[in-house]
Amino acid sequence: MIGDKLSIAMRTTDELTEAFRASGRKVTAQRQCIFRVLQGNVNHPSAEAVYDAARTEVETISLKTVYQTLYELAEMGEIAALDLGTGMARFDPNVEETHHHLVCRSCGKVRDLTVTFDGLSVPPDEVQGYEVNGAEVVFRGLCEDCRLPRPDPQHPSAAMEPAGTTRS
Amino acid sequence: MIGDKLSIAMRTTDELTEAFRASGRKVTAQRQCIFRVLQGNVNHPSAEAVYDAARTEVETISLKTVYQTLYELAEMGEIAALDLGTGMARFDPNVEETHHHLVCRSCGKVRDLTVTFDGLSVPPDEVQGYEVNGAEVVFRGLCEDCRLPRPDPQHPSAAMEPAGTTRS
DNA sequence: GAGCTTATCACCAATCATTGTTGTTTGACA
DNA sequence: TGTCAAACAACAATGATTGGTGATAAGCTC
Ligand SMILES: [Mn+2]
Ligand SMILES: [Mn+2]
Ligand SMILES: [Zn+2]
Ligand SMILES: [Zn+2]
Repeated sequence: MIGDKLSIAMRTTDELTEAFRASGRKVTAQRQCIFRVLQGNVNHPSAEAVYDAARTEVETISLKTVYQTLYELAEMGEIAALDLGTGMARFDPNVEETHHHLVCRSCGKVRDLTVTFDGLSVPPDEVQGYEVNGAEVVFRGLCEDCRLPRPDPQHPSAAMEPAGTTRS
Repeated sequence: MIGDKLSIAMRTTDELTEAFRASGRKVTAQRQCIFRVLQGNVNHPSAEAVYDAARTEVETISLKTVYQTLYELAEMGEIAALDLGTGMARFDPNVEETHHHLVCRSCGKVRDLTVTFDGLSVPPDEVQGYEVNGAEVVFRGLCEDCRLPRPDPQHPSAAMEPAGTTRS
């Protein structure tokens, strides 16, 4: 039950393992650890955030390995690498469900918006020879934590809460 | 070269000069040069691109000064600093006309889309405590130059192209 | 216009996310 | 088990951007 809905649109670690082997890649403990960190993760973690989570399991894993594996997963189409203007790439294991994002200007938290916007295309007279592949909508604002009237908050730290703990 | 329509929605260098003075800032030859580079500039230049253009007039201007001035203009609301995922901030002197962007995945060229999309808002049940301020739509694709299989020798356009025409 | 104050300047070093290098280790397959 | 390229950890380097710092010059008084 935990993570059932969250992982609806993403491969399991076993499937990723198999996909890696099938494409001639080697499956290491480090990579499997990264798969587990990503599975059902709805926080759009940065490479550093994945690194921190992975290190609690595999203490010696290097940040380079994390970057390598994340971008390999992105090349394979198993995750998406997003640039949402927060200063670091964010990684999204949900690639099966086209969706958009709501980004907190203050702490960088990212929320999924599973909405389809109609009429989201480039007007023909504006195309001017471009071959358009896709559109991303990014909503910006302040999250509940960063919005509070009390300017008390320390650095809200886009931390990685364990997937599935927050019920919605 | 600089047309009426291009500068329709941006301040003149004289207006920027006045705005700087009025806010207690000093107006230097370097800053005025940057104002001129920006005026009517529809290329969404990076700081480096502004730097290169400015240096043809003021050879000794420093890149730091360019960054400083650009972000001061952005703070004053006279230009916009955009992160469009091209690896560098892009600066847009058009701040009066809300519009969206079409970005070339290959060369990073940015084209304005002066379209208003209806229904571009966060569904109430998805807001979840966020205070939403705005939405940006970024279309991605390939521009005419980057799309052609055969290289067209007739478009130097030395503005924002990736340097280093790799031959041999 | 001369002097004063302080913003701005050019130059240089540092930061931060990310990528390159290298020599060693390890997974996959025979 | 041996072979060997792939992957690893450690570390150096990159590229965009930002932080000092002493010198310069804008915008004031007088
Ligand atoms: Mn997402
Ligand atoms: Mn624009
Ligand atoms: Zn926030
Ligand atoms: Zn292009």
